[in-house]
Amino acid sequence: MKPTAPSFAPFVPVPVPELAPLSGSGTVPLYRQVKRALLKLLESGRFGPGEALPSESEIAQLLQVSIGTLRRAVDELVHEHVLIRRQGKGTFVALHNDDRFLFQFFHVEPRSADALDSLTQEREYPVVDCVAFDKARATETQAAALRIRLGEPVFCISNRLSLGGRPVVHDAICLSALVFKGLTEKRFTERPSTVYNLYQLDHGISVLRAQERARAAAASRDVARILGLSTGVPVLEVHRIALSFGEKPVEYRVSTVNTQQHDYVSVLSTQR
Amino acid sequence: MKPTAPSFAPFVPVPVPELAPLSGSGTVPLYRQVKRALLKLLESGRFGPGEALPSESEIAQLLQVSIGTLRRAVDELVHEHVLIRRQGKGTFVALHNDDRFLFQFFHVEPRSADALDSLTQEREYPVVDCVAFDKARATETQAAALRIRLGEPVFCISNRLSLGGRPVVHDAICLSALVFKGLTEKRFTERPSTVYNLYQLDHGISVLRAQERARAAAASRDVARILGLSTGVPVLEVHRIALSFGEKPVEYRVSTVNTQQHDYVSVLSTQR
DNA sequence: CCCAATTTGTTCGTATGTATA
DNA sequence: TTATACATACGAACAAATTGG
Repeated sequence: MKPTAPSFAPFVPVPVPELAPLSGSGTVPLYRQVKRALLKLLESGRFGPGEALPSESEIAQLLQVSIGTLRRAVDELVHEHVLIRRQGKGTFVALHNDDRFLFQFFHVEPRSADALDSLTQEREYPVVDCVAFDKARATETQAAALRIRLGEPVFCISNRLSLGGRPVVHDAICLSALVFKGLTEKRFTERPSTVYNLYQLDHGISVLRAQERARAAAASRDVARILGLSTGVPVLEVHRIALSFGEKPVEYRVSTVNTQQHDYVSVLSTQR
Repeated sequence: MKPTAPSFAPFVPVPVPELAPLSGSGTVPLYRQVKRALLKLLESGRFGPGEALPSESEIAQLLQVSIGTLRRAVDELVHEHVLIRRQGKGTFVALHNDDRFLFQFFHVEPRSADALDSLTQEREYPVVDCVAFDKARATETQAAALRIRLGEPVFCISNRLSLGGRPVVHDAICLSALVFKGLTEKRFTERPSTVYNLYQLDHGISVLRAQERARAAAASRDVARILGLSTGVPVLEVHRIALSFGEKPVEYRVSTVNTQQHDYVSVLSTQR
């Protein structure tokens, strides 16, 4: 049931004080100002992942812009998967619980005969085993990646990912314990979907993009054991920093991939 | 000087028979049909890279759609960097001669202290030396990647890329000699800009996206020598297939990266 | 099953601003 | 200055999906 306005105030159906008429500079287009206002609203947490925003006509009225201008701003946010529109229902803060979003950040797949078929092929889900879940203090590298202070409390999680029944990837995940307050091993391992979906549901944190740096390395003793490899074998090492609203780093992850039978796949495009 | 219509035919300023009123199915939105019509027009080569399209109002009239609908279609193509709009001038087939496009497909940069600064940092241009330029017959792998027949003539080009005066990447590039008819070593090595710009200018081929598969490997003897490494050192091997209009593969490239001092960097996003 | 209200999706058109030649 | 072309902003009308009665 959608909350309806009381009869004595028929024109203020959903009070959203954050959405006040814009007082923009004039040089930047109105629809950009609207977009920034919406982003600020989302960054504030006033509407969490999965929640519905007021209707387009309502927001347009609150911001004192035309419906077309509002739609243009929302269009861009929908394109960036920050918002999701559903015809007949409304506009929602995007929930990244889709297959598409799993594979947005999981790029390992079997080496294939046809080099181009990853563009069309159905992909396999990795099976995840949690090898370790510890609370620790941030190292220099971790602190720099997460932009926190040296020694701040962090969760360090070690996962083994298998494809076709064989271990292929080792993930070392590092999270600020201050940001992910209340996270437990039980909750982490028993999550219903991906970790990024868990971040959204339990902590209201949306991962919007990530930076990755890949390099070849010789397998360390520890990782080699977890992946069933000999120490020193060439492996692919991927360092990822995941970013949320306002470019805030929220996760630092080092993935080590056994690329003897698998590849790390990405699709580049001239977009963006 | 823009060609103007003769006085006896004032309403047909630029004859473009490819742009006829649409006879779409009805279930797919009009602006998508317009987009496909424009893509087909570009795929046909009727307008080459850098050329101006008829004005928006003209195209809208030819296709019998409103200017707003046409703009929506063009918006998407501009987003995908297929077209470029310049206010006051016109709409042009995108020319990928920008820095941005170089780095769209060149992802190697020095390992940095601050893990996040590749998002803001200025990047260094690689210095390219052509090690070899040969005409050969397509191997099984090359033929599969380029979707041509085994043994068809191909150009095989070997490049060494240096950053900070030291060789870091080896590129083995394979092109169909039938598609890149008339390509010469001289023209290839003396190109004014990137190879993808050369493909556009000399052959009218726009690379719109690419698929890459990365893996760790032990450096081969040949590549190790070119990069100044010891044989067997772990290196990053990136297999790229570059695609043009209609998903046509036009280039197959194997890059080998010395990742001792450098990383292969990419930015993922929830977009697309 | 149908109807009505709500919400987004598509298409059209107009007016005005800004950059270019 | 003028004409052309794209950029922005507004709004109307109708279609399609959803929900609840």
